[in-house]
Amino acid sequence: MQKEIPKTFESNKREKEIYSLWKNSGFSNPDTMQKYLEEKEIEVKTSFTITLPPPNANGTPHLGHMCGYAFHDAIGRYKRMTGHPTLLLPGKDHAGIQTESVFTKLLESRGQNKFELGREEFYKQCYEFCLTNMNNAREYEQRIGLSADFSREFFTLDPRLTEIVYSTFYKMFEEGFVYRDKRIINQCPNCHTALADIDTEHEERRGIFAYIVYPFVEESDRKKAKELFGVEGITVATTRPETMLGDTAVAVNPKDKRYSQFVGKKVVLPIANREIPVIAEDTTDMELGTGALKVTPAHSPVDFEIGKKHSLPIVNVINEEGKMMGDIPERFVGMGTTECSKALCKELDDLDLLVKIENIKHEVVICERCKSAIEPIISNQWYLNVESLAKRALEALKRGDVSVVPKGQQKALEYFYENIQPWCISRQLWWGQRIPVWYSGGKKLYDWLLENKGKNVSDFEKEFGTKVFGTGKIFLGEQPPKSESGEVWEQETDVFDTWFSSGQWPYTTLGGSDGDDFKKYYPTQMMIHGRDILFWWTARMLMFGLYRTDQIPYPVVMLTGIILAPDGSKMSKSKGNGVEPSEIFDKYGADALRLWYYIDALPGSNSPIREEKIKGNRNFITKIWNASRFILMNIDESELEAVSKNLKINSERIEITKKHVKKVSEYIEKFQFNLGAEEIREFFWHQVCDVWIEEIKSEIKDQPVGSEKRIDGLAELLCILKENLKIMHPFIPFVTEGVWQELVNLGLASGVLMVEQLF
RNA sequence: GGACAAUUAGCUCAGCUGGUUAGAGCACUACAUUCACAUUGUAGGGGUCAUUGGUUCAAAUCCAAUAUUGUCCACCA
Repeated sequence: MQKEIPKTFESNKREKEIYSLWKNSGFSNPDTMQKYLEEKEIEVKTSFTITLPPPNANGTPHLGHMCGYAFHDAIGRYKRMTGHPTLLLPGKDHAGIQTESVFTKLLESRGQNKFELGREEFYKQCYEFCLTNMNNAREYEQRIGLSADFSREFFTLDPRLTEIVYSTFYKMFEEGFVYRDKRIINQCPNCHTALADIDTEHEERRGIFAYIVYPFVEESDRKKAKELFGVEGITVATTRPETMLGDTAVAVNPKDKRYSQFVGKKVVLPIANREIPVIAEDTTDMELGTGALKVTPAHSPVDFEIGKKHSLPIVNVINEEGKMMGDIPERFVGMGTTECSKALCKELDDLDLLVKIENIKHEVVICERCKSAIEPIISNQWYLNVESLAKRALEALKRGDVSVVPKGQQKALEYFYENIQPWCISRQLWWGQRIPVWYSGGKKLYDWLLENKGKNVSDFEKEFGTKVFGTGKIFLGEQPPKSESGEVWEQETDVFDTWFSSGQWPYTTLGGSDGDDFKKYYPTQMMIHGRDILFWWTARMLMFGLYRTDQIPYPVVMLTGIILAPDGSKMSKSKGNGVEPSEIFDKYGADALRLWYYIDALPGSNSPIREEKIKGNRNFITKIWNASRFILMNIDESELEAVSKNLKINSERIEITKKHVKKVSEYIEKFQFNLGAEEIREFFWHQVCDVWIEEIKSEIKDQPVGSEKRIDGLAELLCILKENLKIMHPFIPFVTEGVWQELVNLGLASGVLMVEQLF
């Protein structure tokens, strides 16, 4: 009997020690790993790289984040154990709008607001806020056992990374992919920024459907209308009465017999008292409402298109904050949209122009982050024309250069590429990478000149009655160019959409195409992330990767399952049904949680977290520990040397073990982690423990200490144990390394299990 | 409105390119055991593999339709 070994694997205590052991070994660094292989004269295979998905730096990691890492780590460890210098490159994401929103709320709770702080101070404080979260996140990553190379960790706002992001922007501008444009955008009145289409959601909400009469200008038309419709005008139906102040036409379907005689006639826009035409537009739905559509090009994407087609004027009546403004009666200026809607309905009713109001449910576009209703407004923004980039990515997908697991999601991605629209990449935020552009004479001038082709600076001065100091040109760079003779350069205030930088993650973190790491470790080998960000992230990474490096950044993207609350609903902070990762770690240990992920959180599945199952896995961890303990305790001190020298590897049991290792390896190679995890569990528990240990136990029971039979039996067991520890290690690294180190203490093994090579 | 996926034991799911009595974990039942095992072992119960057709010597597995559920996409005022 050797020294006492605890009866269970004390995960809380041991996991930290073991992680430090790995950290100190340096083998998470692929360069160190390579040296090790060379020294040991093990064939060095191709490098294996994954740039890990960076968690948002604005909060605490949850079980879903952990899940992806469990998979990354398993494959990474397996690769390391099969001769590949392996780089798991970690990072953290500044998560633009989301972090700005979280931090702004935090400021508000302290009775501050961002404008008081000013841009620079806000940025500084937000950075500090993120630092805390990042340290926290890193702790969790290490707790799940992630064998990442933290010496290479990146933050998406790291200047080294930003430099590459900027160079992409410059290149795209020169090549005409990036441009400024004035069009209708999704404005979030709460976040005070423009959003890309993809950053919005649809939700059914209750609303009103108001029927409003727009009287005809001509007396004769009024008469005809009175006869036909019972009112002296054309009745339109709308869910947003407040936008009527910006109406510039009424559209009817040319096939609609009710209205055909009125096409080309004019109606008076009530309250605003403007005359607007009735136009024929074949996209107008005759069945909906009254079949007559009020057209507000400035505040509805559909109407914007109609307006373009019919060259209608654009009248802005709602500003960036969702307040009424512009060329409207004074009493409405500054009102919120709902307030204005009510006020208008009241006035219309008094004028007898409000036919009725129906209460309806309809789809509303909302902000993905704060769930506020989106305000479509006309605005100047930076756009990225992604059409040709998407085409290239789509071709790569179709050729099979890159594939998505599960397969069904690949089709969704293809569809996304096929229907892609220009991407609005500017955000009116402070938290992010400031778009590196300078405007000579001001941004307003630049936009005005773009809009008014053929006009020049003096036309602008005449129009606005101001003097301009500049040429209306722009300059791309982080610092303004030298001013000549009083020229004033105005810096762009907008920042990039967060996905513009995270979309470049795989090569920016490797130092860009000139980086040493890039040359060694790009393209990467795979990507694993949640289904929810497929279009935001992988879609962009493929496009950027092909654009900047002419290579796909990784050939496989695997989407993890979604972890649900115990009752099967989505975990959410607001519902308070989330499960804290630390709770699970404390109770059952990282290995038990990992096993559960491999088996239950498969691509395409939705798994409610089940403590009983994690507990079952914990029992398996205990089983491994005790089986090992039993073997070790059976080796008498006087037998240690003999056993360690007598590792015979020719027995039926060893042959079966070899086959087992091969089988599990194949599962891992095919990303069938569930089958792999089940296999190691089944084999170790029911083959090694229940059968072999029992057999050998009785074989050596009556043998004297030091006898050949004992030594042979124990040596065989030890050999089986070691090979099993190795193949189990990618899945459950802590307990296997823990046992390994016990072996090391007794002189029965050496080094760290993490870099032991599989059969 | 469109796309995609799922539908297998009480629960969560495996079951790859079709082949004898359909599997795992957890839960459940009985017995054994404190032998390394904050337990474990042995044995067991439980499924007409959503429905209906079709292909086939043979289908949970392939095809079609139907139903239900879920996810995503979508400008219907």
